[in-house]
Amino acid sequence: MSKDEVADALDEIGTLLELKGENAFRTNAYHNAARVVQQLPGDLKQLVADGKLGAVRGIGEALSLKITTLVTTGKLPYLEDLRASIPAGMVELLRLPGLGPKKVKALHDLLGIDSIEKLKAACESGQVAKQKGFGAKTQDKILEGIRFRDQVGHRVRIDYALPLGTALLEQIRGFPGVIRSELCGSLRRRKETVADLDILVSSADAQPIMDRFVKLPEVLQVLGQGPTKSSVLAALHVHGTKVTMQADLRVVEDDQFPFALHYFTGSKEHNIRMRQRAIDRGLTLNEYALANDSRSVPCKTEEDIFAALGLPYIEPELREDTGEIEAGEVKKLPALVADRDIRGVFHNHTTYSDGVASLEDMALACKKLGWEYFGVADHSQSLTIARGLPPGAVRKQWAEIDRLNAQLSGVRIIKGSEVDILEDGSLDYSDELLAGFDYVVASVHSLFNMPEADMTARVCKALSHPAVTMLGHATGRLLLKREGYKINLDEVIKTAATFGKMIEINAQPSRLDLDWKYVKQARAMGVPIVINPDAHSPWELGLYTFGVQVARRGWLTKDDVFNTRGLDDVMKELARRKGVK
DNA sequence: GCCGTTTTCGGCCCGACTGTTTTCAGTCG
Repeated sequence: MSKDEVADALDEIGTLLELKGENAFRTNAYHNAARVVQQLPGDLKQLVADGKLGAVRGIGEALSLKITTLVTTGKLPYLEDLRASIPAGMVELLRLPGLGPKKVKALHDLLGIDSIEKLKAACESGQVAKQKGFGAKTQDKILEGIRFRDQVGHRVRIDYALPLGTALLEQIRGFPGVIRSELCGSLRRRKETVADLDILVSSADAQPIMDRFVKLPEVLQVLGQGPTKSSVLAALHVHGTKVTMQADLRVVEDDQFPFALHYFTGSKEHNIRMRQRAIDRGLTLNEYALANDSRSVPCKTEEDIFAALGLPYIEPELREDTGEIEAGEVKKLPALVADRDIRGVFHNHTTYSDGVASLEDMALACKKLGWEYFGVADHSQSLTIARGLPPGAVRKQWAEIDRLNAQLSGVRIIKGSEVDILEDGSLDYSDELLAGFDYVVASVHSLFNMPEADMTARVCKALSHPAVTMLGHATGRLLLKREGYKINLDEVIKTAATFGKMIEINAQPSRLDLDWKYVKQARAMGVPIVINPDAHSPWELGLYTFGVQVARRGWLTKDDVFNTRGLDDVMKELARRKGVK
């Protein structure tokens, strides 16, 4: 069982125990352990085999036993018994806004409700409003929630969430009385998907700002409105898709702004650690202040808060409690790579395969972005659905590249290919043809359903090929749509390190693959990362910024990213690699 | 269920808002 699968199982135990009315600290221990397991570096099986699980913070004796059973047998009788004792529909009820474990349990105990259908019927007949602790408003809210359930509570990709958040923020910035304002939450931490929007404003007078906020044209529905906090459902059309999200606005006094900014940026886990740090220093940190009964530490910015707690500034992307506090203590935080560091890209397509723009137009678009090189990597021959290039077309493309490079100034086209990794791990072109490219991106585009061990062997074999420069989209995942194929990434990263290969961060917001957690692992093993937009049009070249965000979440510095190097350096390195096994 | 310079018990982050209450429990982030 993989880390993610074990984490899912532990999360499920936590949720099921909540529905049984278990102590919240006990259920939280399961949810916490799920997170810990998911972010554990290295191979979980190995850790279990070495008996080192119990040494991990957050995993004690009982959880260690359960995880060991999960990893070694692939199942857990304790979880199966729990599942059998709780109707599956109850878990689904938890997703309705306003319904938590206590209310769902009460509905089940009092009215026998164990599905959305039964709950809907009970609300419509007025039964729910008659129960103790429930009322007419709760009943209406539940019905509303059932009506909206397909739109609300789902995560949204960052490329959709960001335009909606920005549209709201820009309007709020125009309200009279707004002093400072920012998008917080996971959006500020640049997570690949976002559940809701957190907007923070400082002002001396909150009420008029609230009144204006709930009347913005994007607002579909007001979910709640208090003196300092309002929640709405807001919608915007982004690239032809209607994006609907919950947006929460908080208004604080301006001297509270840095504390609130830090607090609402999260993550929750990072905040808990920071609060603990404050407690250790005899202070309390909350969204309004860093203080105790006798004194208050004034902070004008987030930097001041970190400094007051003995830490350098920690970038929002790092605030996940995955070691940033420890690294900060010893001044070992990375200077994160930024958009401006990128000087070219390697994985892109043109009209030769499934792109929509010519070689020249793509190269000129790169030049416009201030880049020195455009690496073209059209699909290889087997991928007929994407008009993969037969060898003759490859040679024709090379001739055109040579011609263009002679004409163009300020940007250089580099000859590459996105070569399919075939079923047996061999590559989709002959070694002779492969030798003619400056670099090769190797990617899987077929047979996604192979068993994990076979897929891992397939990709690792491809990585051992001397012509391969980098691995493309490592798991093939499509965020919120399709899980990646089953593959042991620990093994893949290790193999990349062994053969001196690079791994791509595919910057398409639908992929963002390699996932940031593994980016961090690749960095630790010295595997260079390449940020590639996988652009099929000039416009898509701009998507590289989402890849930079993943790189930042993965702790990468400029030096860890290959395409921060200049053209001469890149060409020299590619030539060197071609001669190296 | 985890954890320990209060180490085998008793804490575990904490505030805003809502709805149902008449002083507070539940939910959410």
